[in-house]
Amino acid sequence: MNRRSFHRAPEGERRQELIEATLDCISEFGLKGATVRQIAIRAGVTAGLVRHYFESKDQMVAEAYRAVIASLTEKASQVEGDPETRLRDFIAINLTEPVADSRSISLWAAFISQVRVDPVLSEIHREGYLAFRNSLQDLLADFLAAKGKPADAETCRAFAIAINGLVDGLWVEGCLAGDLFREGELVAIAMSSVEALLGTSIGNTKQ
Amino acid sequence: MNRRSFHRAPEGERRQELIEATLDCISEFGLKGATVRQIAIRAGVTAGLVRHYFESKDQMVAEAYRAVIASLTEKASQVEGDPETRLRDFIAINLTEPVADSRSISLWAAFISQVRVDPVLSEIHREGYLAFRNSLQDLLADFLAAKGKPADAETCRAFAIAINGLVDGLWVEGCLAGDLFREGELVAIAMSSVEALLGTSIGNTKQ
DNA sequence: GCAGCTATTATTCAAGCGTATAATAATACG
DNA sequence: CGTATTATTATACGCTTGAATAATAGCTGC
Repeated sequence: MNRRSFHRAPEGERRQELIEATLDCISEFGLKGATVRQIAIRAGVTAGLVRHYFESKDQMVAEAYRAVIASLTEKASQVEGDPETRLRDFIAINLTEPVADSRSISLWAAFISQVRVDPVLSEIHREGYLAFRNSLQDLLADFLAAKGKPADAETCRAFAIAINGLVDGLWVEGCLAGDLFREGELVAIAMSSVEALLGTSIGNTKQ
Repeated sequence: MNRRSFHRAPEGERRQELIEATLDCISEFGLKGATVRQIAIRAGVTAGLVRHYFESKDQMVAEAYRAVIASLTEKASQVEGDPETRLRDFIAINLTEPVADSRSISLWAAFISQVRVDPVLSEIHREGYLAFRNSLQDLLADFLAAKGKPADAETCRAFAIAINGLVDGLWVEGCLAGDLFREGELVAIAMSSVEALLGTSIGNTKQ
């Protein structure tokens, strides 16, 4: 009776593989289908290894949630260029792949549904949401200032809430039923909606 | 050793109690915490009874999802009065309790996270979403016509997508972190945003 | 090339899961 | 008031779960 041969991976790498496998399983089978054994199979290891890298399954799931938030926010936060370009890119990035796809929203929803249940996840969520909205608010402040429009904190706050809501809402719609929209339709609707909200052109959408 | 005494409930009533208990458990403990035993405790019966009313736990959960969608859509669909009033009420209803609260979004998210996994839930979701957006689109058509604005199908479709996204997004924000907003702030932002989008006043927000 | 360290596998365990079945209490009806 | 019906309880079963433990294979440094 001989054992499987295996590869000894460096710590960071294996941890990341396990987290990625966790997310794969959650998006495919749901939170309750993401068992330690399924996750291990997906990662190509045995179940026991999970506990070698994480104190518990719950801790691993929490770290996986951090990874999800990071992937949802990092792309949008590293926009560059003049304020107008950054605003356009911010909108486009959030409403096209890879941010907008069915896997993303499955993960997002799975964790959101646990926010009320698990205080740890709740805290992770709040941090991520505030960081996201604040970066949008800063972006809007730059944009309005560049356009010579009033950009006091209260105005920016209201615009940030509205535009964040709009983009999030369209993101959800697109993720859940992308086939109900034409190619580029959501981005186009978002662009013209933001223009209407701000009362300003945000430039050509280079279609 | 004598048994518990119990009350024989009429069929419809008990079914509804079980569905309500299912939703309570999902919102409090998440989908994986909503076990047959927990649900039975919440409903004040024993676990075996579930299978007397439903073919399986999965079937009960699916019916519970139908109930969630109904509760999220019915209030908004029965607005009355002139188009302007209906549009205002539609927005306000969706962004105040009982539609906008943390229990609602927990339930919504729990099911959304399963839409990819379970084709039955997927079908229930799509029906509900389309009905919701179509009723908004009809409402907008009436409103624009009353205002003497162009109300062709394509325009209404784009407005319906945008406003549906805006309201949904604000609903999510408010449900998840209501304490980050002032009383009535989300509704006020939604009202003025919709005015900006449509380029029309929608009347006083009676504050 | 061997000794020691540890990442990994293999196995086991108790608890909890959804479900099936049998006993029984509550009601309806003649 | 007695009897049939069935909604409900009680109990048991097989399976899966997250976790603990022991054995071992793969590296690293000497």
